Formats: sequence, C-alpha cells, structure tokens
Amino acid sequence: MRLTDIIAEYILQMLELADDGEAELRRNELAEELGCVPSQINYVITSRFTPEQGYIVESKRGGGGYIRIRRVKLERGVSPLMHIVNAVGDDISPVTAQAIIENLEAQKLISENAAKVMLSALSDQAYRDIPMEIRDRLRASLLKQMLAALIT
Amino acid sequence: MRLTDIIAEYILQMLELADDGEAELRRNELAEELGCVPSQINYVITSRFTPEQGYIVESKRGGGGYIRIRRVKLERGVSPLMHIVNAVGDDISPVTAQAIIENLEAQKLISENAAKVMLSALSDQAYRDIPMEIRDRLRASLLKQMLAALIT
DNA sequence: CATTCAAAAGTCAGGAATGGTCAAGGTCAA
DNA sequence: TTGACCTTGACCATTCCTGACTTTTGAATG
Repeated sequence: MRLTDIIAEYILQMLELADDGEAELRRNELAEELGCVPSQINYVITSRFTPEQGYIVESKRGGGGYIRIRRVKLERGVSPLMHIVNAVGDDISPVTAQAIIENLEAQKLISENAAKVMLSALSDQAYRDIPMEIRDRLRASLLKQMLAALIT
Repeated sequence: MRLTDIIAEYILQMLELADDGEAELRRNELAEELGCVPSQINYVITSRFTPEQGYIVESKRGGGGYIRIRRVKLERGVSPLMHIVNAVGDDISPVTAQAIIENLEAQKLISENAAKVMLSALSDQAYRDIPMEIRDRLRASLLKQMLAALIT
C-alpha cells in the first residue's frame, strides 16, 4: 500500500472519530508516526482533501502550529447542484470531475446510479475518438449539462 | 498463436479466477511477463474489452497505477441493457438515442433520474465544441459506456 | 520594545513509477 | 493485392515521494 493511501486513511479515521467533524494534526508529528517526510502530508492534503472533495483546510505555522481539516456540508437549501454548475469552468480534468461526482454522491445529493452514469460519461474511456485538446472542454460541458438535468 | 490472443486469454483467466468479476493488473508487469511491449496491452483492451463485449475498464497512472477490468455481462442470460449496447452501432443520431432512453425508462429498466442524466449527455446541446462529423460516434460511445455502467 | 531564535508549516523542483497515445510498418486471409 | 488486424517504439501525462530551501509565528532575550 502506498504511503499516500496510508496517510489519507489515517486522516479519514481522525475525521470519523472526531465528534465535531474536524481533524487537527501536527504535520511533523504525523509524518514521524507514519514514517514519511513532512511534505508528503502536504501532498496528500492537496491531492485528496480538496474543496471538490468536500474539505476545507486551515493551518498555522510556527510554535503551536497545526493543520486542521474539516468536512464541509454542501448547502442543501439553495440548489447545491446549481452552485457547482456555475462554479465549473470551460475545462475540467477527469480527476476533478470524478471528485465532484463522488462528493455529491457521498453527500447523498445524487443517487448511486446517477453517479455511476455520470462517472462513466466523464471518463476519458468514452472519448476515444475525441482529440485530446478538446476532451476537457467536452467533459465540462457534459458535467454541467448532466447536473442541470437533475435540478428539478 | 498471436500475442493479442495470449494477452486476452490471460486477462480472461484473471477474470474467471476473481470472485468479484474484477481483474486488476499492472501494465508493465503483465507486458514483461507475456513478452510484449506495454502498449500492446492497451491495444488488446481497446479492441477486446469494450462495453460492447460487456467490460468496463478503469485505470490510473503514476506510482501505484493499475488497469482494472470489470465484467458486467452475466454469463448466462444477457441483461436487457446489454442487448441495447450490442444493438447500437458506431454511430447514433440524437433522435434514436433519445428514443432508446425513453423506451428503457418506460420499461422501468432505468430510473427517471438516470434517464434524465443520459438524455442530457446524449443531446447535441452538450457537444458544442465537437465537430459535427464525430458527434454521432461520440454519442454512441457515451450511450454504450453509460449503459454498461448500469449493469450489475 | 525590538531583536533574535527555534519550531512549526509551505513551496517547489526533480526523480521514479506508473499508464496513454499515435503513427508507422508488418502479417495474413479473402 | 488489399484491407483489417496486429506489433512496435518513441514520446507524453499523471501520480507519488523526497529533500532543500522558504515563510510564519510565538517566545526568549537584551
């Protein structure tokens, strides 16, 4: 198992155990405990605990420093899907698109089946005949179109 | 025996041995073991493990990368969705695609939400940047990919 | 106070370990 | 002979991991 997975799993565990949905850690300490260099913690956080995946991260340097990771709930009141549609630009990478869909599913804003369908439509697997240069544009277009279709 | 056959056979074997219908492999490793260049693995996968043939494929690059092949077609008794996947050719018009989805929904083979999502993904509305000449190919590819994702 | 120091966390570039794409050429059966 | 299928290799893209260097912060010191 990769270091990255171990670290991510550890943080997820912390989030689950915390009653306030907040995990606070000390970077050097955690790196020591998990046997990696400190900057690897940053790598994991920036690659797996992104806003698209539903997390926000705060930190402080210096004495008494920390890294705090919070799972954020999408606002259910004002059509969170619309919010995403508006936030997505003209391009989107496969990884980012996937993160958005998985987050929506985790928050139960879309069904498992809808997630499956969308994931398959956003994967490069379906774009064999499409030139590389326009795949990310197509993906963004499809994502927005599909999400819009789900807004009542 | 052709290399392609050897590779395909090997993967099929892996799928049979797997209890979850899923085979995960490392491209370079397999290429080494079977004595071919790595890209030949891609050729085999794109030519023989397609949605039409009842497979869906995911992969990840980079450290700890993999190729995962999942069999969605049931051994005996083909899923009704699989019939459609096989019946659709390399091209499909917007009207025909729409009719297929509406029919599946009417027969309660897919949910209303899944139908909505698929309809939006199959409409030309989402293909603004795609040259006219390849839209129907893209549509067919997406249709098959999405339907396959819904099986099992 | 202002300065200095130590203890955090952040950034970045590079290397290694993967898989992906494409175009050119080879093989073979019809 | 020709067209479909196969094979190869050069080049590209992504993900992970590390370490050197930078920045920020609070506390000790003068």
